[in-house]
Amino acid sequence: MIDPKLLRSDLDAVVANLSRRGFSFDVARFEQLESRRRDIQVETQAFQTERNASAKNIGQAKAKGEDIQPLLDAVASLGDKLKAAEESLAEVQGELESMLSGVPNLLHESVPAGKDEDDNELVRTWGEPRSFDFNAKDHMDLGADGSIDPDMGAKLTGARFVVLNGEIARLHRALIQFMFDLHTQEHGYQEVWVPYLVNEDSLRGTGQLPKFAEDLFALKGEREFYLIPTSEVPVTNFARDRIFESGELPQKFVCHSPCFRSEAGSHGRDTRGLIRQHQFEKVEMVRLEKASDSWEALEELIRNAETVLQRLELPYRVVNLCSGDIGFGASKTYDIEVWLPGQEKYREISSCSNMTDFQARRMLARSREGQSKPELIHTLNGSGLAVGRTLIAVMENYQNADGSIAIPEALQPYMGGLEKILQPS
RNA sequence: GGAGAGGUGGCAGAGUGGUCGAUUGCGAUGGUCUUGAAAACCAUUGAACCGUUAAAAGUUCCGAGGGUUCGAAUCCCUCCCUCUCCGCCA
Repeated sequence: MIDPKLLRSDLDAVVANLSRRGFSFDVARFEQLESRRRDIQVETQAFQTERNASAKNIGQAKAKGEDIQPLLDAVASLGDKLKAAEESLAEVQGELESMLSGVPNLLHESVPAGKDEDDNELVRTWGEPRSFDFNAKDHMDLGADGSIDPDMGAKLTGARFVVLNGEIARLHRALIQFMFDLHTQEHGYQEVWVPYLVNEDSLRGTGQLPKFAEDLFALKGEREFYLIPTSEVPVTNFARDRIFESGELPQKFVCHSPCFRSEAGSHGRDTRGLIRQHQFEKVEMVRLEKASDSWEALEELIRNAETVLQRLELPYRVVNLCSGDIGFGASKTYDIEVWLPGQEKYREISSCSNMTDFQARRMLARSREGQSKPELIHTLNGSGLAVGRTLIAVMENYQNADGSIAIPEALQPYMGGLEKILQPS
């Protein structure tokens, strides 16, 4: 949620910023709601003041043994008036709330203008796409021996689910361990393990609800739990309803979890292979930062994610998402796109965002220096990396003409020293 | 699943339906004293909203949501969470 005070004090700037996303803010409706809110709130509080005062008087009169009936008569109608006022206040506040919760975050000035992913700004590239002296296969062909089994996934569950077997399943697991060790031992992140089911409050805190409910898997039954779409949700919500004292920030977490996404609205896209699954693994970095430190933290975060690919010697590029492509809650996002020989394309493998105070405001996550007033913190998150897509990248970039796959040096310790897998028998 | 006990400010822990946003202790911050520190003493010390140049004043919040009442931390209902014992279980 953006700062409602900013909407009152500097509406034009907010509207201009939002229009860069192509979001048109209904100024007339907002101002109408806001002025109604103010009138009703003043009225309600006046009634409350009156109620408090009269209740106090009655109490004192009663204590002295006086006749309180006249006092009771005097406030007879107050209750109904107050109740009506409180109800309409709740109503107008609810309308404002739902209006504001649909407003995306303000963009950082460095976010390039643009309509879609074609307008993203290239920040840097690393490594050279390898040239093959044979026809490079994609990961599905490489795993066609049953290592990657979409039919079994479909049988067990449905479309966009998959079973991994043998050495490929092990490689998948090795990637997770490798990423964890890198981020904890070299980048200073604290390893955490979290629930994969969360409540509504947590999803509200990070912004998936109320607007993006259709992207989530929800549990049936008496409890309203949701499967997490990313461990950003539980980990960032550590900060919900908290005030961090000076010295407690920054906090840097790394977490691995399965991620569950309904992929509503992406029918027909990336139907082949592991690119877009309903269930995938992700190693996620989450940072809780003082507001003044968050932009520097974003640069470090993206470098931390890039290091994974550098160690795996996978070519990639970094792009600065344009105003039309950036996510709802982010103020600025860098994507890392890894080279996939099977598609001869760079494909997203990590997304690192500074959410500024957007999530913190919803969560009431604050920090305090000494005795000063609490201020909202900034939250950041970035994949480090999406494991399934990293698996694809390793398979496709390290493939040999005979269909076997070399293991990147950095991963060999995690593969029991194996240098090659899927060797033809 | 069964039985019981609880959820109050950073922490601990009081609170007969009425001067209770809440006694007290600890902690923290400032001050007195001291060469300095400790101790002692004094003072300050929750958050959100609204509002203001800044204040003040005002409203709300005692797990959450409803209800009763002129008035609710206190009474009633529903839900959530924690703890103890029993049962079952990875």
